[in-house]
Amino acid sequence: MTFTAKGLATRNRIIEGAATHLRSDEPGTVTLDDVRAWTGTSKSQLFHYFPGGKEELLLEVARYEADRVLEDQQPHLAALDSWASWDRWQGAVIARYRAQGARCPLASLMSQVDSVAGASQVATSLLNRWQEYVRQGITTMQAQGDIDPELNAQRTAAAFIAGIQGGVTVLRSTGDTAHLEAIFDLLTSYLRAPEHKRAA
Amino acid sequence: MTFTAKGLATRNRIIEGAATHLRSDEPGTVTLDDVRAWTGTSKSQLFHYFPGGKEELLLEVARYEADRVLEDQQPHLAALDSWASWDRWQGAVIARYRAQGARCPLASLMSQVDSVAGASQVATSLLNRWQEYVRQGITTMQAQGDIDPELNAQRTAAAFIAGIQGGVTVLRSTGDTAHLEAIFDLLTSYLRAPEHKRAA
DNA sequence: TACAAATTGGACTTGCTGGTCCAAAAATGG
DNA sequence: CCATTTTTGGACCAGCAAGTCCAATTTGTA
Repeated sequence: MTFTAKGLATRNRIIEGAATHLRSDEPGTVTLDDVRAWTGTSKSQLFHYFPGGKEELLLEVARYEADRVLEDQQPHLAALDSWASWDRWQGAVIARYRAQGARCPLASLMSQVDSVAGASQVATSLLNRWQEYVRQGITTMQAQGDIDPELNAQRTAAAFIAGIQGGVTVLRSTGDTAHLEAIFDLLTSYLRAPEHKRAA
Repeated sequence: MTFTAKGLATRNRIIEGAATHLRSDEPGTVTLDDVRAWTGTSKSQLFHYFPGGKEELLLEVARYEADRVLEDQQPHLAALDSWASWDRWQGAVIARYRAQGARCPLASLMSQVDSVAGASQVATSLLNRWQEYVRQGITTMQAQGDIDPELNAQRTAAAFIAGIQGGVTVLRSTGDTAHLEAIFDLLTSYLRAPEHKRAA
């Protein structure tokens, strides 16, 4: 159970190697033998470093990918303090998913992990962290007088997350970023509007 | 290849039975033996009515479920011609997904169908039909002077679809409809705003 | 009734895949 | 240099699930 430096290196090689190939190949059916081939390891190594078997391994890969999702949006996401920075962030998100195309490594992964608890926890954690960045950005802009202070930052940030998520989901089916761009434009346009009265 | 009335009845029984159970149970791993048990059929019947095997069967179930998604939103979706009707529609959507909880039968199905072409076609078709209803609703409201005629109906409808889709996706992870409600409120609020200038 | 076409039952095959196990090789540390 | 622990290789096992096949039964039709 205690790993040496060499052991940890192997473990990481497995996670990163699996992630890389899962990103490019069709992840519909990943087998442990696939992972073995990709990472040049043996069956015993797989179970040595991931006693929980396939499920634990895929969960680790999911965690790894979830972190990448946020990293790819930095440094923009952490400093949404001007309209220009919001634009750069939007550009980065759309560029990322356009490059990724119809493949969403994380979504594919999630569908394969049965450990409902673990999988949904990874997803929820990612969404929460993501949303918190956006909420922080909205609050900052409100403090600067750029956004109507009446706006519910928390709820609007939630809408952003849902919108982006939906744009990506549609992208996965259609291979087109049009929906993602449409919702993103609408959301930022909403933010810039001077008033946010909710009609009755 | 030619089916009699009895044959068609059996075929439908298989599709509907599978759909029903897929909606309630965990659809992570559906086997043909499961379907057999649910529908009281034999292996030969499954392959008799779905020569393409499991994949064809699941694709038919997916089509069936896709139709239900739209049906569940009627009659509201087809007559978005007043703010009251938009509210009723929103209520119906949220009620549907709240009742469904974290389970999205369609999404689960899609993840199991490898026939990428067929699966994404079912999804894309659903999204297109859905979006067209919304676009029609926006256009109608514009004609009545309730929505700014400058608004791009097509693009805004696309944003609606993405937003709803994202709310549902988040719901699947968190089990909470908060995001869906947040984005839906934001979208309708956007529609009701008198002006839709896009800031530069 | 008789014949053809369809429907149905279910045993059987086949291949794959997660997981186990043991022994060998390499580190580690005193 | 020896003992102990970690790391690695890969053969092997067991179960499952998709798909095949043939025969029995029912249905439709003349």
